[in-house]
Amino acid sequence: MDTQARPQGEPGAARRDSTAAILAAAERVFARAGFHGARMAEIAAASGLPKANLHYYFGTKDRLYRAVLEDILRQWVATAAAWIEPGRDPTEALAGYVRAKLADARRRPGASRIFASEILRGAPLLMPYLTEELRRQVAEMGVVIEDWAARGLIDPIAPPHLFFAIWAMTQTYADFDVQVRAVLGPEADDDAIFAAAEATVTRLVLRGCGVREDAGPQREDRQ
Amino acid sequence: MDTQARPQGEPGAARRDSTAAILAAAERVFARAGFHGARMAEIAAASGLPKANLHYYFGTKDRLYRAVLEDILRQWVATAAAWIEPGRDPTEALAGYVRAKLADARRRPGASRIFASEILRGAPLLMPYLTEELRRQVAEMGVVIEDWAARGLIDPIAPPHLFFAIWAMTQTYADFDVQVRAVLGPEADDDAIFAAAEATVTRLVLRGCGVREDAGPQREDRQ
DNA sequence: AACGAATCTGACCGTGCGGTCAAGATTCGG
DNA sequence: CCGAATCTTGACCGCACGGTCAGATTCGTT
Repeated sequence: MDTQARPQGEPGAARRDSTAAILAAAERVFARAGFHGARMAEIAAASGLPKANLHYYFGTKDRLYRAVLEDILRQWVATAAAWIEPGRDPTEALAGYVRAKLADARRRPGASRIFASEILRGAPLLMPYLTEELRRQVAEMGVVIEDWAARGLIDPIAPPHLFFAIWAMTQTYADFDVQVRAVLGPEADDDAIFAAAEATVTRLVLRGCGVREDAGPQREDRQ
Repeated sequence: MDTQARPQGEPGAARRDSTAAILAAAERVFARAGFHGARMAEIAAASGLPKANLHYYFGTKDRLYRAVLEDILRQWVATAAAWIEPGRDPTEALAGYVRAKLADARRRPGASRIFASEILRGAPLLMPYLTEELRRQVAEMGVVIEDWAARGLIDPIAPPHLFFAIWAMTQTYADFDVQVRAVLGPEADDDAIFAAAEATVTRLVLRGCGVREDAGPQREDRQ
C-alpha cells in the first residue's frame, strides 16, 4: 500500500513484510483456485504488490507454491499428535483431537484446501512428507491406540483407518464448506455448524472406538 | 485407433464411439489434473483422437468439462438415496449405504475426485445441484433418520452432519488414495484396504447412531 | 552527506495452449 | 452409384500468463 506505515524499520523489515503479505495472499488464491488455476497477477493484486515483486522474492510460481505448502505443513505438524499420547485418557484425547482439527478447519480453511488439492493432484510435492513424516506419526499414534485397546479402555480398531476417518470428517468442513452450506441452507451460521459438527464427529469417533462415555465431552447439547 | 473395427456401422455410430472415448479420457485427465491443470492435447492423446476432434464434438474445454460432470452426476444421483428409505432396517440401510459409497469410490475414483475438485473451486457449476437436488435429497433422507430415532431404533442425531460424515469417510478412499497408500505402505493391497475401510467406517456409523449391532456386517476380521 | 546494497516497479518478451479452419476422407440417403 | 452430410485431420492463429529486465527509489552504514 503506502510507505508511511514503516517510517524507520529495523533491517530486513521490508523483506519480512512483503514476503508475509505475499504468502498470505498466495494462500488465499491457491486455496480457491488450485495451483494451475491461480494467476500470479491475481496473487499480486491480492497482496497489494506489483507482480514483479513476487518474482523478486520467490523466483517462480512453483517456488512460491512450495513456500506456501511448507508454511502450512510446519504448523500442521506442530499441532498434530499433541493429543494422541500414551498417558492420556482415550475419551479426552480423541475428543480433544477432533476438536483441535475442527478448530483448525474453521480458522484456516485455506490450508486444508491447498493440502487437499495437492493430494488430489497425486501429491507430487507432498509425497516425501506422506511416506515418511506422516507415516511415522501414524505408526506412533497407532501404538497408543493399540495400547488403549490392550488395556481394555477401547475396542480394538485399525488405527490408520480411524485416523483417515477423523481427518476426513473434520477436514470436510473446510474443504467442502460450500457443500455444507448449500445443504444446510442460508440460515445456518458458523457457530451452529461447527457446534453440530463437533457433537456429531465426536460421537461417531468415541462410540466407534467403544470408549466409556461417562467422562465424555463437556457439552453435547445442540443437535 | 484404426478403422477396421467399424466395417459397417449403424448411423451415428462414429459420433457415439468418439464422444464416449473422449468423455472417458477426459474423466481420467480431469480427475488427476483438475480443470485448469488438464490440457486438451493430453485428453486428445488419451482418447486416441486428434485434438481438433474434441472441439468438433464438444466445442470448448468448458463444455467438455460440463459434459463430464453431468455424466458423473447422472450416475451419482441414480444410485444415491436407494438405501436410506423409510421401510428399511437402520442397520441394513446404513451399512448398505456405506458399502455402496465405498464400492463407488473404488470402482470410479475419478468421478469422486472431479466432484471434490469442483467443490474446492467453490462449485461454480455444481451450485444449482447442491442447493436444490442434493439439499432436497438430504432433507428427505433426514426425515427417514428422524423417523428411526422417533421409533427408538437409533439415537437422535443431526441428519445432515451424519451424511457429511459418511460422504467424507467413504470418498476419502477415492480422493486421498495417495495419502492412504503412502501411510499404509506398499504392502497394503486394494482388497485389504477396502475391507478394513468398510469395517471401520461401518462401525463408526452404526455405533455412532446407536443401532443395535446384532445383525451387523458379515465379517469384520481383518485389521 | 554520500555511496552501495536492497527493494520496488512498469514495460516488455516468449511460449504454451485453447481454439479455428479449410481441405480431405468416410458414411449416408435415395 | 452419386451427391450431400458427417467426420477426420494437420497446420495455423491469438493471446493470456509466467517470467525478465533495466531503471528508479529507498534503506543501511559510515
